[in-house]
Amino acid sequence: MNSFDMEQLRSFVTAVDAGSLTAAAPLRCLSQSALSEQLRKLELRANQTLLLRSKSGVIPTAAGEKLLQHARHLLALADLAWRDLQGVTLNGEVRLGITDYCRPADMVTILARFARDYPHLRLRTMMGKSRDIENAWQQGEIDLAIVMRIPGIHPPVSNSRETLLLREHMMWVGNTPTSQHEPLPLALLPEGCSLHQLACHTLKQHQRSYLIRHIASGVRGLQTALVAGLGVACLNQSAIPAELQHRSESLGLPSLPLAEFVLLRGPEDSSETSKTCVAFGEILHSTLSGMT
DNA sequence: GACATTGGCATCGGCGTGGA
DNA sequence: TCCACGCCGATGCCAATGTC
Repeated sequence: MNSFDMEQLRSFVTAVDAGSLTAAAPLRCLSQSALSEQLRKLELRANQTLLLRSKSGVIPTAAGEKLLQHARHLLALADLAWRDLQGVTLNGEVRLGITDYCRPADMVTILARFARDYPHLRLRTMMGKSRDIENAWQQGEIDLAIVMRIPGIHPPVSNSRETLLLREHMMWVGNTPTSQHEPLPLALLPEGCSLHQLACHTLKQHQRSYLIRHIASGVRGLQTALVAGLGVACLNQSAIPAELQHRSESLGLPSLPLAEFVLLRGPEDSSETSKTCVAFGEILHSTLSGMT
C-alpha cells in the first residue's frame, strides 16, 4: 500500500516534536505502546526506518526528515479541509503581531494566502520586535502574537497559552572581513532586541572583543547593512539575506542556540471573537509549523 | 567500580469493537 | 459468530545516571 494513514502521520510528527514516544503518547491520548505500534506500522508502510530510537528519545532519520516535511503539509491540508467541510468560516477581526525575524521573505505570501482563503476575516497585523509584540499582547492590544525566544535568554514555553511553532538554526553572518586580533564589528538592532543581547552575551562569554558599528531600526535595515558589509550579526536561518546564505558559518565564531518561534494566544471565552482567534491560531500553527 | 534507580522503547497477551 | 484491528497494561531489555 503506497499511501499514508493520517493518524500515523500525526503520531509521527508529534513524536518528533515531543522528542520521545513516551512524551508524545499523552499528547496523542494514546499509550506509549500504541504509539510505538503506530510508528512501527508507518515505517513498515514507508518501507524505511523513519526514527532513530535511543535511550534519550527519538530523532528522525534522513528519510524521516523528508517525510516530516510532507506530513506537516498533509496534516495542515487535512485540517483545512476538515474546517471547510464543517463550515467553519472565519469572520470578524483578528489583531496579529509578528516578530519581523519570523520568515521575513515568506510572511507577505502567507498573509496574502490568509486574505485569499478567509475573505471575511479582517486581519490587522503589526510587525516589530518580539519585546514590543509581547508587551502589546500582554496589554491586550493584540489577540495573537508570534514572538522569538532564545533558550538561555528567555524562559522555555511554560503555559497553555504559549505554543512552540518552529525552531530555526542561528548563524553569524556578515559580508565584512574579520580578524581574531581586531574587535568584531557588529551590526545589530537596538539594545532591547533578543539577538542584540544574544550576540553580546555570546561574544563576552567567549572573551571575543567586539565593537557595535551599526544599529539598524528593523530587520530589513539590518539585512541591508549586512549585505553592505557594515558588520556581522547573528540571525536565524530564514532572516539571513539570500546574498549572504553562502557566507554564514564560515566566520569562526562561537556556536549559537536554536531560535524558537512561539505563538501566544489570548484567553478563551465563548465570544465569537475568541472563537475566531482560536481557529485562526490553529491555522497559523499548522501553516508555520509545517514550514521548514 | 559495583550496584540501584530511572527512563527510554519493543513486545506480548488480553480485551473491546466493528464489519463480513 | 468469527476475524481483523487497534488499544492497553504488564513486562523485559538496555543505557544513562546517581549513590555508595
